[in-house]
Amino acid sequence: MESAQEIFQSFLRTKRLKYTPERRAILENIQQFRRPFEAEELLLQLRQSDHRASKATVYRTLKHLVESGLLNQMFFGAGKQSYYDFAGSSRGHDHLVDIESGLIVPFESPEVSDLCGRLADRLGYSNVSHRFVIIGRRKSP
Amino acid sequence: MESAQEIFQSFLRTKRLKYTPERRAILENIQQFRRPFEAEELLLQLRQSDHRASKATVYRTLKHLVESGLLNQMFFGAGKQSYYDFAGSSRGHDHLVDIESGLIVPFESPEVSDLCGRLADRLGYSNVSHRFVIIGRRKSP
DNA sequence: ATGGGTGCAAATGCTTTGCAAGTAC
DNA sequence: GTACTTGCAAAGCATTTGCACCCAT
Repeated sequence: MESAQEIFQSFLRTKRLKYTPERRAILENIQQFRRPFEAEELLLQLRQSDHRASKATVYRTLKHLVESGLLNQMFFGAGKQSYYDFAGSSRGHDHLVDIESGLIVPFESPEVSDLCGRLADRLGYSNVSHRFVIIGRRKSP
Repeated sequence: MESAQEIFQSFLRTKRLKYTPERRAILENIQQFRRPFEAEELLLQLRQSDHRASKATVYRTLKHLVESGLLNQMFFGAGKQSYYDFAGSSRGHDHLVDIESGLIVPFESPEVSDLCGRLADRLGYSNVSHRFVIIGRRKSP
C-alpha cells in the first residue's frame, strides 16, 4: 500500500509539478484531522505547527490534492466554504450533519449507491456520482 | 387550497411586513419558472416583464419566500450561487444534475426518505431533513 | 537554467448591508 | 405618522489571480 506522500509525489511528477516544502507541510497536516476540515482551519494549524504556507498556497494545494484523489471536497448547506476530508480515512463519502452542533459525521452505505443507480436509471441517466447529506438531531440516550 | 399569493400575504402579515409592488412582482415571476432558477435569472426576467426590483430587493424577498415555505433553496456542487424552486411545483425535493448540460431535474422518491430515516437511526440520530443530488450522464436512446 | 511556485494584495462572484429617501398600513 | 422598504453603492466572505521574485529539478 502506497503512502499518501508517495501518491501525491507521483501525481505531481505526472503533471510536471514540484514537491515543495509548503506542499509537504500541507500534506502532513491534513492527515492529522480526525474530521472534515475547512481551508481556514488548515491554515491555522499550519501556523501553529510553525510550518508556513500562505492562504493562496493552501488553496492551490488543496485543489491539487483533490485532483489527485487524496482529498474529497464537500459542500454543505448555506455555508459558503468547502470542507475537505482525507480520502484515506475511509470514513465514507456521505455525511450526517448534527443540526445543533454542526458536527459532520461521515458514513458509508452501499444502499445509497444502489439507490442512486436505480433512481438515475428511472430518469434516463446513468449514475456518475452523488452528494448525500442527512441533517439529523442527536437522540437523547 | 390557498394560492401562493394568499400564503405569502398572510406570512407577511404575521411578521408585520408589507406586501409591496416589488414583492408582488417577484412572487408572480417565480411561479413562471419551469425549473429551479438563480437569483440573477429572476432579476433578468423581472426587467423583461417591465416590473422592477433591484438586486438587493430580489435577494431580500427570496429570503422571505424561503422562510414562508413557498420556495425551496438549494445548493449544488462548487457553484457559489443558490438555486430556488417553487415549492408548489411538486416536482420533488431531490435532484439529478446532468453532468454535461448542467440541467437540474427535480424528482421525488419515498425510498430516499426511508433510507434517511434508517441511516440516521443507525448513527444515533433522528432524521430532520436531507440534501440529495445525483450527478448523472444522459443515456443515449 | 528555467519553468513552475510562492506571498502579497487586488480582483472575483454571489450575497448582504448601511444609508437616505420613499411608501404601505 | 411611522415602521418597514427600496435602490444604490459599499462591504463581506471564501476563493482565485496577477505579478515580481524564488527555488526544485
